[in-house]
Amino acid sequence: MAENTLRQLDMLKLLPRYPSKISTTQLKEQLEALGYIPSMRMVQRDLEMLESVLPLLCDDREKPYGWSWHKDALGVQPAMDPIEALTFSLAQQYLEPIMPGKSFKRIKIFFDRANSVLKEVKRNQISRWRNRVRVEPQWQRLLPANVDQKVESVIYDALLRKLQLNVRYLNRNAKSSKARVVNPLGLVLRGAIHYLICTMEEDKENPRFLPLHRFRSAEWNGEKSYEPKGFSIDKYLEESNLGYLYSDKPIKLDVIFYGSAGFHLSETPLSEDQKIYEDKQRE
Amino acid sequence: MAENTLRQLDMLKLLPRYPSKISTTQLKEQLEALGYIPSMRMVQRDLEMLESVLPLLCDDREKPYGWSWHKDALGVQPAMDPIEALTFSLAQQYLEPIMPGKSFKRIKIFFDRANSVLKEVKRNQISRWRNRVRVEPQWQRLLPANVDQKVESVIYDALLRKLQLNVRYLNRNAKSSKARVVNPLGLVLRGAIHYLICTMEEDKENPRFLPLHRFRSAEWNGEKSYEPKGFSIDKYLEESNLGYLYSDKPIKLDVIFYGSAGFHLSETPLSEDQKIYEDKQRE
DNA sequence: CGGCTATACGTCACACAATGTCGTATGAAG
DNA sequence: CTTCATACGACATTGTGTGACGTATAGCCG
Repeated sequence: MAENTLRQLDMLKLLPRYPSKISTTQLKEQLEALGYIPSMRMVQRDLEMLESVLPLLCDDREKPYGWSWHKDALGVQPAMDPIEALTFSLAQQYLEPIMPGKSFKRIKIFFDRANSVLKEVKRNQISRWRNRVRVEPQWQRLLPANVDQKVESVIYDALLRKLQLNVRYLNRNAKSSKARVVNPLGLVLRGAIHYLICTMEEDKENPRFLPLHRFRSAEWNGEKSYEPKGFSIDKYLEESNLGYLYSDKPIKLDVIFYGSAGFHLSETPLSEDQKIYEDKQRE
Repeated sequence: MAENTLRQLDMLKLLPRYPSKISTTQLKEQLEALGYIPSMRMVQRDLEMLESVLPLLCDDREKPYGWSWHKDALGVQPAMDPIEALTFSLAQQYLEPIMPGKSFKRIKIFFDRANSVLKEVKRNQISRWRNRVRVEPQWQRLLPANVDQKVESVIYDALLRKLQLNVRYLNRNAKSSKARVVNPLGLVLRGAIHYLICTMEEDKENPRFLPLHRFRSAEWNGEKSYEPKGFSIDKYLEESNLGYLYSDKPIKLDVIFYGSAGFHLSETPLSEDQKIYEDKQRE
């Protein structure tokens, strides 16, 4: 019973968000895969109907029309209670300063919803709460390094498609950039700096990490990227000092603090098995 | 036309996620506020029908039944394309290590969805991409301080409801905790440590910040919390050294680095107007 | 350009499903 | 115990979702 409602709900789940789109034909196929047997006409009718009540877009410039949700539509979601909204708002405060801006924009819509819920509950305890809790950055923030947009997108693309690149790279302390041939292997995002893991063509087996912002140019040279046998980005991170914080291997560390310089470690330990004792000898 | 579908969509938007619930009667009222004129019977029928096809819960232990979405239901969302899923997965990698675990759990479901999308696109370029990008913690992570669960929830509650508290607080370096009467004013989350901003009853006008984990006990003493006139948490953060990283006021900072110790600042500056020059005299 | 195919869309008739109404059952409240 | 509120079964009625068909339009190919 109520086949129509059910079918329409499933259609909504199949529609992508804006820059993407799905044609009526594809939609029909997908629905058939879900066990429906909708006529072409029915799919069209459903879409029209849903469009009239939900933020859907129809690209009717070419014939199999392309349907999608509006770019910042969230679909039909459970009502967000203030506590939940608060949690989201908190998450946003944590995330925004550390995530690359471009990426953050894509998920910002989810936080926007939380904020609009919070706005509505004016005169409520919750809004007081929000006004009393702050997320404080724990460390000084550095401004993101200046990465050439085009270089960045070429490198991302090369990583995705396993392409070899001709680049110009500026060595630290060097005055001018040098031409290089590199095989991209991976990308590590560490705070304000993003590193490309790659090998140089003249030293194919030894990956290194290079900050993206030191690349002056990058373009595909037509070759496929070479990858050392058995390369794993996690293994590399463990081995290189780039990943000393990342490794799963335990590090044995002895430190001597004078006075109470290390006091905070008694409250927020470095590890579960940390031990602290007084060093009488040295006092 | 299609009043039923439209109404049911709106009902779905009105239903909260699990721990919360909404009664059929409330639901009817809310729908009326939206311009529908549903009979009681109709509301019940719609809910039954939706329950049969969506993860809804019905609490029928007492008479106005309480309806809700299943605790980790996400409603009806636009299909997530792999790029979007990737962005979410990235956000998760950023967020998880720094956000309080309890809060993070609440929003984890959104990331779970992204991850399941990524899993499905096996054998695809996207999964390769995911396997090639890592978020690396920029600084050593400290374990969260051990905060008494009960103390924490009492303090949160007191903040929300403006209550004065009797607490036992352990001073730094002290052997045993002392009884205090505090007026909670705000909460600041800084990395692994969470601070309560409050005034002591014996010094009502001077707020201080105390790490939550040093509270041994806390309970409401029946009084309302006192708040200094014109208190603002942001102003306090600016003035106290708790918030030196938070203030909007510019800080003038001169630093001398030896060798290339400060080299990274040339690539990721502290501020937009940072200037670097060689100090010939000292070399 | 003409014919072919795929898709969109208007219309209409029919059947079934959504709805209003009523009666009864059940639990909560007073 | 009574009263009220809510849940739920049943049934008649109407409305609307659906299939079928025809037409219009755009893209594609020879």
